[in-house]
Amino acid sequence: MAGVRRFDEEEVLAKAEAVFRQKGYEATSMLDLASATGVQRGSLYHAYGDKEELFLRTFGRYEARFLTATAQVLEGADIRAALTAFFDIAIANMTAGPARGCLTTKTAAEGEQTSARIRAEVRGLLDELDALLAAAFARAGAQGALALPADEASRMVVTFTRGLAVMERVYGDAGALRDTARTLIDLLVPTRPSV
Amino acid sequence: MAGVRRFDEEEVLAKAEAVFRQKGYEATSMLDLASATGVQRGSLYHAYGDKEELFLRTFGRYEARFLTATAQVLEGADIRAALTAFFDIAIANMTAGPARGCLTTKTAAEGEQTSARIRAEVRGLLDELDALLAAAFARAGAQGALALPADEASRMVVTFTRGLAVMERVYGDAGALRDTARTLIDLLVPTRPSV
DNA sequence: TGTATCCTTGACAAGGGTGTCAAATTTGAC
DNA sequence: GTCAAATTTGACACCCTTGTCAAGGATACA
Repeated sequence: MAGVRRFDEEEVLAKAEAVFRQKGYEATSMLDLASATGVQRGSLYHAYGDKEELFLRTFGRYEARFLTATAQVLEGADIRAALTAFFDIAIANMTAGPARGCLTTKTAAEGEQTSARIRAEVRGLLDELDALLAAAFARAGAQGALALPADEASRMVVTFTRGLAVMERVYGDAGALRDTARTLIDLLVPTRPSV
Repeated sequence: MAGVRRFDEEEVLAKAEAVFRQKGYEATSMLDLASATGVQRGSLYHAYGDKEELFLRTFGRYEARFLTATAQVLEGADIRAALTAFFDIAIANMTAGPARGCLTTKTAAEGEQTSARIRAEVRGLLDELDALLAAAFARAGAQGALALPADEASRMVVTFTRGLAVMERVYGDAGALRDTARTLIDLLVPTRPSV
C-alpha cells in the first residue's frame, strides 16, 4: 500500500476546503481532515508538512476559482446585471452545497489567531476583489450610472459582502441575503432619471 | 484565603471580555481567563460552572452596554447625526483600547462551532439592534429624509456593520472604516434636494 | 531481478485543554 | 468560641492535538 501517492490531490483539497469552510481554520484538526479526505494523518503531514501549508493550498485553489468567476461576471457592460450576478455567486458560495460558509470571511474573522502568512493571503484576496470591482465600477461610472466614485463603491461592496457572510452564519437565510444585496445594488446603481 | 468571594465580579467580567474579544470564544481557554483576571481556574469553575456560562455573563454585560449607548445616540431627531454617532460607537468599539475586536461579529463568525445558546444570544443582540435602528429610521422616514424604507435601511446597517468588523480584522485601519461608514450614510440619507 | 525511492501506517512523546475533587482556609453567625 | 458554609488551591484523570519517526510495503527503473 505505498510507493506512489495513492490519493487524488484535487479531491483531497476539495474535501479539505469543505471542512475548513464549515469549521474555520483554527477549529479544524488534522484528524478532521484525515477523516474527511480518507487520507491518513501521517500521509497528510508527509505530503504537506503541516496544517497551515495544506490550508494555503486549499485557499489558493478557492481564491483562483472565486476571482475567476467574479472577473467573468463583472465583464459585462451593464453594471447592474454584473453586480447582481456577483452577489449571486457570493451568496451561493456561502449557502449552497455541503460546504456552507464563506472561507474568506471565516478566516478573516479569526484575525490574529492565524499566522501572518494566512492573513496576508486573505488580504490579498480582498485586495484583488476590490480591484476587480473598482475596474467594473470605473467603466460604469464613465457612463454616469453610479451613485458613487468607483473606489468608494468597490470598498462598499467588499465590506458589505463580508457582512453578508456574517449574517448568513447568524440567520442562515439565503433569501434575506439576496434581498439585502438587491437593496444595496439599488442604492449604488440608481435607476436612471430618464435622460 | 477563602470564606468569601475574593474577586470583584465586575472586574473579572471586564477582563474576561477583553480576552474573548481578542481571541474569540473557542480560542479562549479557562487558563487564559485565569491569567487575565488573576482568579484561579478552579475558582472560575466554582463561580460560573463552565466557560460557556462565564461567556454568557460577559456577553450579557457587553450587550446591555452596547444597546444602551446605541439607543441613546439614536434618540435625536437628526438621523444623519444619529447614524454618524452610531458608527462612531461601533467603530470605537472595534478599534479602541486594549480590548480590540467586535465581540458580536467574532462570535457570530464562529457559527455552528458554538452552542445553540450562544448563537441565540448573538441573534438576540442583532435583532435588538435592528429594531432600534428601524425605529429611528421610521421616525426619519416620516420626514422624507431616507432613501429606503425603515426596515430595509436597518437591515442594511446591521449587515454593513458586521462587514466593518471583519474589515477591521483584515486591515486594522480605523480611518478607512470611518470613511466607508460615511459613504453608507450618504447613500442612506441623501442631502435634501432643497424642498 | 535488484535496488533505490517514495508513500503509508501505526505508534510515540509532548503539550494543552476540560472538568472534578478533596484538602485547606477563612468568614460569618449563633 | 465554636461550627457550618463558602471559597480558594493544587492535583488528578481524561481527552484531544500536534508533529515526528521507524518500520513496512509498493513502484519504477536500470
